[in-house]
Amino acid sequence: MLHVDLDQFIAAVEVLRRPELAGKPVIVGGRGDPSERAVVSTASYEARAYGVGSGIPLRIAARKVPDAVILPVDHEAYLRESEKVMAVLRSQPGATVQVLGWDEAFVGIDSDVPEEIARELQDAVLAETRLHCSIGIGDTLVRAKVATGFGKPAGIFRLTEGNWLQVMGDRPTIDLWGIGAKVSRRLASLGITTVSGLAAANPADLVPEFGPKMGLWYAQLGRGEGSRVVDDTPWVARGHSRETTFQRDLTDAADIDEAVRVLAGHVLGDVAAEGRPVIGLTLKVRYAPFTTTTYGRKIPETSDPEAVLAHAMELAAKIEPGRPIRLLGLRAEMTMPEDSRQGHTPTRSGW
DNA sequence: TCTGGGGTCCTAGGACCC
DNA sequence: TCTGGGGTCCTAGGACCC
Repeated sequence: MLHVDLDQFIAAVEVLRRPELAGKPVIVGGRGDPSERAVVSTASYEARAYGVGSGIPLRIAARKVPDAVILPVDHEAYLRESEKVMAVLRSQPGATVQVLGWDEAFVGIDSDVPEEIARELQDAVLAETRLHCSIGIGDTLVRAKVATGFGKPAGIFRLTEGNWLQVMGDRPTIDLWGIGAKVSRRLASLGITTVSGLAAANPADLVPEFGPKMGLWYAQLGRGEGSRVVDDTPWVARGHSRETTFQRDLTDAADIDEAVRVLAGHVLGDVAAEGRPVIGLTLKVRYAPFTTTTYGRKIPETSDPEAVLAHAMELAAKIEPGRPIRLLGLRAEMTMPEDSRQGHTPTRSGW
């Protein structure tokens, strides 16, 4: 199977509609104002050369790259381009496409010459959208996904059972898809620092630390094993959430109340568009500077906005008075359609 | 003034039931 | 009386991904 990943996707889309930005350090984030609380969504390769990447505060990014062009995030534009790319992938004969996000997808195609197929895909995407992509080829989803990183930019790389350890064995566990900073540290505390170390680990030794599912999964991940099936089951959202970081921390009770009301309005709009009833609510509160707490509860199934709002306000009543608040988020969980399979998710698609 | 926004899933622990 | 064992449901918290 193949894993297709667009190169510097968001920055590339911006350059497409403003050709004069080609070759310049472009940073996209927030509302494009580096004086605001926001982070970088994507930086062009020129900006990355200064050490700017996704997730770093926009303010810091602007300081590192004084002559950067800083642009606001434009979701609609990226979604439109993304749909064009996915359409190209789906148009390939015999292709099964599992979308992982705006800028990446697994493509299942049977072929004895996958590199040729990959090259054709790259050409087709480029011809239709003027966007470059990198492609990983693998015998499992995990290996294909990890392989893409070695193909960037605009290249192709293959990882299989045969070369997995040779290529990945000496790398740190955090390079694996699904292992982040926290888990890699916990693995290190067990004496496991490299992919080959994880591959050799006895799954039973990981279970006490990570639990029955994650323990077994991490051991598998170390060997690059996992699903070999590209699943194109349409994705059905389990819930919708909205959150806001306030430019100035909120302390006034009336302001906080109003902010929850506004969030609820947005979430209700998203939920109404789905037409499925709400069955749970979670209110996320970041007390300044970075202590995050959640208050949640199941609610009786309802499609009545007033009822949902009333439950949201009940949760809001749990907010500790007087503590400055930096972020509020509200998530609504919906009923799932009867016939929907447990779909694959970006994070867990290797399961 | 350093820290977005939208998602999913797993785990632990308490409540409750038989 | 000094405390079973299995199961489910719920909430809070954690981790990861794009």
